[in-house]
Amino acid sequence: MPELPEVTYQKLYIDSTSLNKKIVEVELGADKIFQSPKKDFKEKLIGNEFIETQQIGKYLLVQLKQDGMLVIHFGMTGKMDYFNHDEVQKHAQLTLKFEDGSRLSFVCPRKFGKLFLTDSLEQFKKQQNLGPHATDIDEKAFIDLFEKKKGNIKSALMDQSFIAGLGNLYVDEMLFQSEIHPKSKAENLTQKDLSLMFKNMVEILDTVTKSKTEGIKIPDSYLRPHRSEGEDCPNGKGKIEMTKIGGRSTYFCPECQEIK
DNA sequence: CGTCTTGTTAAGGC
DNA sequence: TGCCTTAACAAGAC
Repeated sequence: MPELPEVTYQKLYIDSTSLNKKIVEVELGADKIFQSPKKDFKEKLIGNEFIETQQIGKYLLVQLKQDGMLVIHFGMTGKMDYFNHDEVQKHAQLTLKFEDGSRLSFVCPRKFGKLFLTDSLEQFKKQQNLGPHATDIDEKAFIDLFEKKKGNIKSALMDQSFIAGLGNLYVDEMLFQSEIHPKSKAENLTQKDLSLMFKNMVEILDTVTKSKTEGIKIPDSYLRPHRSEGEDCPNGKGKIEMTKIGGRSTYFCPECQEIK
């Protein structure tokens, strides 16, 4: 559940199930998940409550009533599970039992997720060297980011210290909709290219978030439903190709997307 | 069997 | 030095 829209969905999920409930039990999973000593998590969480949630990039920060924050990073396969029965999911890495008997698990089969304790959003942002949250900046701020950026555009957009929240799927989507080849050099993009990328980014993140939260289908004009080698490009011009950039599978249409 | 996957990071090449 | 690539982590889908 990893890129910005999916984390937003998890944020709303916690907001609608788990705020303002006293935590009475804490169960912890695999050591590698925990970025502070496990006993600190137990001590901090027990008797505490979730007050509100905040998001920066792919990180979800949960404000605790009695001081400090719990930070969740979902890795590739992490998600929250709120339930009222007795079967805790197999790969639960953190399970909280609330006073009313309900429970909340952080489930993470591949164990790429992480849990942190921190004092404030600002401190955490600095500590993790995170760029601005993708949907918090305006067009000018987005364009300004590129002033000193070099290298291929896909890697730039994936760089969380450059801009936080974009990942493999929606970077491919942004570049597809902007008709920019993923191997284009960041320094070769014009103001017009950057402006178009920004508008598409905002539109895509909004649409995908709504698809998660309101069940709206992702438009067929998006790359997303055709993101597979040899598929017809939704623009009807070419066939989707795959290449590797930064070790990640990168899908694009060679007819639509121009190398700059 | 093998290959693929929404993320991040270390290590090494050029 | 900066940019880029691979491999590693680990589980499950196909």
